[in-house]
Amino acid sequence: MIEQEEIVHQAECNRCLAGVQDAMYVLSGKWKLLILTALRTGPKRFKELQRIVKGITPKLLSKELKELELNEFVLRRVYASQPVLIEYELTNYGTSLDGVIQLLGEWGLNHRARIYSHAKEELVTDDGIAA
Amino acid sequence: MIEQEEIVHQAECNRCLAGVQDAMYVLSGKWKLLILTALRTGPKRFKELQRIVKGITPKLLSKELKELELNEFVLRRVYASQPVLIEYELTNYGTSLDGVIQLLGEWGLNHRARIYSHAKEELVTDDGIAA
DNA sequence: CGGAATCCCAAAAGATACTG
DNA sequence: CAGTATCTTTTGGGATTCCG
Repeated sequence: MIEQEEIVHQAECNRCLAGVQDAMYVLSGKWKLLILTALRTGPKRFKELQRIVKGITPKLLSKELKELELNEFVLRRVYASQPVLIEYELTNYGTSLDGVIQLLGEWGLNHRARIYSHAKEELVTDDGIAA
Repeated sequence: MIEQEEIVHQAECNRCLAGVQDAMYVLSGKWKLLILTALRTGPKRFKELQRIVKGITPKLLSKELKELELNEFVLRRVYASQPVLIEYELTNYGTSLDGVIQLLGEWGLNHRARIYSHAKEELVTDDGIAA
């Protein structure tokens, strides 16, 4: 590789580093991406989200939803029925994360599969017993 | 959309949710992705990484690198020179995250641009609430 | 139902200093 | 250079209770 190319490559990766940093700033914590993922199938109510995103407490869910609202990823919609119905849905901008989520999800599934196959190998080679 | 399609869509999104969860499990914390991003330009030494990934303390960098090693994303290579030279590099498997990192980085840059332009707008048109 | 308020703990992360 | 060690602070997050 000639030096010019190397320099360009470095510069582009610096941009990428900054970009990753920016992205992680708004997506920090272990819940936000999961909530956004859950909302990809359509609007959801508070309790629904709590069920889908297993393990999250109402306090955290509330907090995360507020932050997602502030960043304009999520819209909180209030219907004046009795009793009041509240739904959270992805904004248009929120869907701009679709590609990232999709790709990350696929990578995660592959990773899990890889872990499993490694675990099996160890089971076999260690004591000759397979599951 | 007919119901069959809807069911399929739901199922696929559940898989995606699980995938995202798996991915976040190994990429948790705010440093791992940055370190991996930094290593995309080639092997780096400890101090180099500390300089590139701004703000990380040696303690954290050390800890994160160990975890990345355990997950086989990163290889720690020791050269028996004087003094000993140590370099960290992406494994083959580590590069499997390239797509994700690239996409996330691009999204982050766009997001930052969006934030900036919004800030400007507010400065200019300091009127009511936006939709 | 859709949260808010409070209390509390453990883990994460920062600062600083030190070592081979 | 390549980390450890130690200490302190901050944050994340669980449990529980309560409110409209």
